[in-house]
Amino acid sequence: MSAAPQNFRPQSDFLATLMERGYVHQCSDFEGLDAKARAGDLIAYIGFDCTAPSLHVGHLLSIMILAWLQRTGGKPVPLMGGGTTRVGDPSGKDETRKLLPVETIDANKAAMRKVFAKFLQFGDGKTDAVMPDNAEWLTRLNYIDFLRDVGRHFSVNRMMSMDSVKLRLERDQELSFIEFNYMCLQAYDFVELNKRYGCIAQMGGSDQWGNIVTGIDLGRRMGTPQLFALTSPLLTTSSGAKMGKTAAGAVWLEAGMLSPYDYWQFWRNAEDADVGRFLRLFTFLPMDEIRRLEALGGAEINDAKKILANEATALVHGREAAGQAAETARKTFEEGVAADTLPTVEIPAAEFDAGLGVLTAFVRAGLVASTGEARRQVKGGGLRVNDSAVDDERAVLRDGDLRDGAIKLSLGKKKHVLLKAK
RNA sequence: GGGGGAAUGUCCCGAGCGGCAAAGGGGGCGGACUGUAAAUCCGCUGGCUAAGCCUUCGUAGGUUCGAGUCCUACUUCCCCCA
Repeated sequence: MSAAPQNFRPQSDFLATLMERGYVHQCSDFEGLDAKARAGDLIAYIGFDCTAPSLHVGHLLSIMILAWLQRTGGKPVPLMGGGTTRVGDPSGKDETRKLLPVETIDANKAAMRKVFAKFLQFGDGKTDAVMPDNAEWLTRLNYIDFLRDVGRHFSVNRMMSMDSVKLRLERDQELSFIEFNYMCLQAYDFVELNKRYGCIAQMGGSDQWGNIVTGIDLGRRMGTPQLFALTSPLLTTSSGAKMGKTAAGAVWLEAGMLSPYDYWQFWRNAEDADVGRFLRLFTFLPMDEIRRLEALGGAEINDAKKILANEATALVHGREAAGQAAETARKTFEEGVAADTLPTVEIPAAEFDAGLGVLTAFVRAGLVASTGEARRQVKGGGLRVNDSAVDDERAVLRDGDLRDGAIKLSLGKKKHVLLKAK
């Protein structure tokens, strides 16, 4: 009832694609779900928290699954956790998470919707995506009614046997009541979505398995049709790091929070061992093409990385932005020329006239956090102005340093910013 | 309700006789080597108008020339007994 049986051959485009590309970790009923998908009436959802102001790469896997669902004739339902976010998922355990103001949650929702719109077609058609918010029903729940109508269907015995719960108890770790309830709310979402949209499957990361199955169980007891669970593997890079975390923070999917150029760079810098996997998971390229690319060895794999970066960036920021990012990268890394499309920071002309200290300049460019850090980077030989290393921290930038109206500041080999006078 | 612990550099873990900008990791950043990769080695990892000054060890007071370290109260978390 979890991993795919040996002799299982998916008949539906949906499952076949997902399995071939490595999106599938567990499923409650491969045959059953396959049949639904083949019949063309698969409506499935994935829940998203509204805690962050936008979506980041960590969400991408789920988004891609929804996109494939739509492309193979199903109806995707991204569920906003506007209600559950108000409770706060306690899994982190150390601190009770700050409650977000309702306006913030709404703003987050709006921003997230914009990102979804790039991957999914929304509307009223059969396979058009819809984006409900569980605040619509959760916030109206009355505790007593909920206990009578829904709560009585939860088997505590059963919940106790779930991995997430069992592990905590065995290790003598605290499991709060709210956490126990979080599971119930999520289960209830599933049933509610079935009633409202005829949703029959819930997908999510492998850590969601228990919660999803609890929903299926609740559905059976409350008389829904058979529901299904489908989970995807937890993503890490080959070296074990969590996907999508960089020094600068999360890898956001919105241009205002992370420039398309930096987004392109994120993919370009993928580890060799990840390229094939990422191409399967984060692009729509046909499998033949991917197999050809991942077979490249040695330095040739860089070509595959560029294609990965192009495709992944195009999905989020559009072809044009992707092409521009690629061109900027080509000039910067392969020709060593300052492309005028590099990220740019403007400085009032008056400051140039007065003479701008190098350390300050790097801080203003956002390459370092403080002059102290800039000083240290100078000692380590990490800073360059117009491609020549800074060796004197007292140096001053003047008009004469401008090349075509800009000064190129670099931190290390990969981070460059153009400073322009305004 | 009673008793006992714990909170440290705003990324995390974690040492810290009353002289502390505070050991050691992890992570991150930079350098070398490469292919804008990995692995490996080296350096850095409070702020500033920088041989000086300022701000940091849960919060607020106190003792002291001097407090992360001692005292008091408070907050939060954990453990044991009921």
